[in-house]
Amino acid sequence: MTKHSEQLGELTRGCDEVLPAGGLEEKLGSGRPLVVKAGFDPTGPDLQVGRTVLINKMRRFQEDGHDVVCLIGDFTGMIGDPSGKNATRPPLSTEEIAENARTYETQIYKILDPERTRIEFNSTWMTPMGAAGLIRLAAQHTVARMLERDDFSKRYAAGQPIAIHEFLYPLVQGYDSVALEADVELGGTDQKFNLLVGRQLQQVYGQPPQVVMTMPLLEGLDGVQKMSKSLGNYIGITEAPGEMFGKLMSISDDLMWRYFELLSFRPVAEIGALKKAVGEGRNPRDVKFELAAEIVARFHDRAAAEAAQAEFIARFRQGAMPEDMPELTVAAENGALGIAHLLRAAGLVASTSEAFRMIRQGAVRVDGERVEDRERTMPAGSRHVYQVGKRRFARVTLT
RNA sequence: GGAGGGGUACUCAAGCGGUCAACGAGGGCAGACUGUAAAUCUGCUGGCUAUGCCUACGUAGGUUCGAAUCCUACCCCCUCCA
Repeated sequence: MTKHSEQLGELTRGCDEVLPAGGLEEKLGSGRPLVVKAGFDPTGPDLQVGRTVLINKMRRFQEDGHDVVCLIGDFTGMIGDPSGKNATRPPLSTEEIAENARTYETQIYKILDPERTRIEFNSTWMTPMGAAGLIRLAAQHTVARMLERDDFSKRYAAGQPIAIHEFLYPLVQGYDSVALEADVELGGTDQKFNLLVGRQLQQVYGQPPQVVMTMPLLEGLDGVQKMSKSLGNYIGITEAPGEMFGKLMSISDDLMWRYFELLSFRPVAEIGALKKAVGEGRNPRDVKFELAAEIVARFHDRAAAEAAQAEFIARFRQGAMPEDMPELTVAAENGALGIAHLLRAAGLVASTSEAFRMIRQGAVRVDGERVEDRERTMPAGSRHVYQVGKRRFARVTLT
């Protein structure tokens, strides 16, 4: 394999589509650094690992010497991307957007080289454009073409409302590519339509159209649905090392390869070798360790990753208590407290009813010993480790 | 504006006067088995001062010994016609 085709292979690794076919190769052939754009919608402050799939791809371009641009859609944030289910999402205030954008930046720099990353806000050109400019922009596209978008056509067919301003979102996003003179735009598969609008607009404005690269949306921990905060199947990039490590270990073996492809920085060939080893009998768990360690090291550091792995082994393979657990003090009533109330006060269960249920199911332990009697009381002055299930722990002192 | 259909627990969805804290499925949680994987099996899945009590089937009233179920008003959603 030549150096060139190897590069192309890594650049398109994991991609869902590259449009037009062969377009990227052609652009790369020019030999100059390409302007690679990806848009970020500053709606929530924290990134989760699924969203870094795109950033990883940007990093790859950066490593090959291209100019990557993170476009923060502060102007479009005021519109709200219509692709979501409810069109009535309240727009964000400028302060919220600015705050979220700052958080984004620090998170993005865990992956990208800060020195060589451009951050742009689309309000920079959209605000001066004014209403007249926006109307001129809107004149470049037709309703029929807008309705080609799957989301719009479905809603239209189903008789659901489509507000006029929702049409502006793809237009503004597309215009961003014009303003940046983008050569390549990266986005999730759900962004395909918007990305293609960019190509059309660039041609209208006399620019060569950008190459569109769509990345799949990463599956969450359940392996079925897309990773998202609202579904609770996510790994936040600001999560503690142990937490992150554990979540990565809990994914299925199949999903692990998907995560390797989209999240790991290891070369394709290396991942292939790991796969082969597992096929020949290597325990997938140990390969998963390597994945988990790499990811934790990325968002924390090597030492944290090693500590997380050591603790993981101690805890789940050797059954040790976790090193860190919440340290709490709970007040007893008359020199003692029923176990159910204690668990609730410690936040290990949501209600006393739940505590009773957990006890009945054998999920409750005190200092590692299973509690059978739900009427058991603990004397004031005692200090024990309470456990509900495998993961919920607290050391509670009763006063 | 007119006609019809519907709002039940995290979600979908039964129930249409008492045995309903509400069938079933999914999800979630717990236990067993494991590699905190998957698959599988079992159980749980409103609250409480806890073998009893309280609160819940869109909202507010009413009928009844008794209502998720019947009646009235209101709110919301959907379909068809204009």
